[in-house]
Amino acid sequence: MDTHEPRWLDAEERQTWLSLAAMVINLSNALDAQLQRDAGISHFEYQVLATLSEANERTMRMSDLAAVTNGSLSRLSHVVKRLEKQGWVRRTPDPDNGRYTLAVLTETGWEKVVATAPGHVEEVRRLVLDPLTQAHQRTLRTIGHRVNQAIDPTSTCQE
Amino acid sequence: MDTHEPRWLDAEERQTWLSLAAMVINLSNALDAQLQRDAGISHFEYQVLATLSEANERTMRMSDLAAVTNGSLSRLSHVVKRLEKQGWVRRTPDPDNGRYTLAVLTETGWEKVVATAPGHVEEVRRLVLDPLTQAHQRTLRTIGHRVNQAIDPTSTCQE
DNA sequence: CCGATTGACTTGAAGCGTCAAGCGTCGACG
DNA sequence: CGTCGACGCTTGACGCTTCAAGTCAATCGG
Repeated sequence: MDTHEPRWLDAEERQTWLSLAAMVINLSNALDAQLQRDAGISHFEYQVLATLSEANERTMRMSDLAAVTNGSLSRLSHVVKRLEKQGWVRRTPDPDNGRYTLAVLTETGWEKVVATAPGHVEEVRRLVLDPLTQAHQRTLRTIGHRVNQAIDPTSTCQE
Repeated sequence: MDTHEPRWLDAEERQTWLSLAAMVINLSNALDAQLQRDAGISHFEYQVLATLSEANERTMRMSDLAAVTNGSLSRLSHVVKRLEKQGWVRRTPDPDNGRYTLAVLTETGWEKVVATAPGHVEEVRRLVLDPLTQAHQRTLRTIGHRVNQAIDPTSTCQE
């Protein structure tokens, strides 16, 4: 598409990029592995359950849930179907507006989150927070903010 | 498993984690999308082709290639089969040791990399390097190094 | 030498995510 | 009111990754 001569990466930029790329891959794998091993669920399934557990009435619209968990609506629909089969989530049409579907965390689902969260938090702490100084963490927030803005300027500044 | 009371995340730690988690997801998606759109290949396929293009004789053992690209041998095997079908890679047993398989980038594969790399580098630059200061980049290398070490202490320090 | 073992890789089936198409509901407009 | 479009969600087919089992080559032990 772009016929301009590309600005190639110098050694340091290259190193920055390799370091980040490896971290992205390794982190995904490590967190998925921990959750799969200790709770038998994927990282995305955990995000869905955890997000619901913190929501008002432990209830959210499917579309809002998809937005918060960074997933497509279709993916969420499949995942919630599985979670429903496990008895962790229940689906019901929104009484206020029949187009919406509400996902509700069941009592069993709540217990699953309570049982799973500590181990997951501990792993996040061990892999990400503990190895970094306060200053690193502050910079990392800035970096995350800037990169996320570059990827999607319309996204909330929380991300 | 661990019955100790977990150390929950405070607001800043939480923010650090959310920021990183979102960046991880968004970056994967954005880079996959760019490569799919402009070159019709996945990020992993690109990594394989790019890694081969820089290797001695444009040739590597499957197992080394899998290690460098952070993928399982099985995954690599499937992917290389697809790349072979496209004519970008050729497989041949290692003449020195029949247990190894060598993956060789063909001339057509080289041309594919040459055509694809500039756009990809430009996207990495746009999403990651340009939004960050030199100091951010330096800190990001450190962060990547420390996190990768925490995940896998045996990995090379390059990652 | 020859059988057993290990290591490198491949294969096929099963599971998950994506894409495109479809369904049902709501709101607007005539 | 009736219909039409838009929206929220679901579904099924397809492609990719993974997992477990299998193949083949090299090496080790007797």
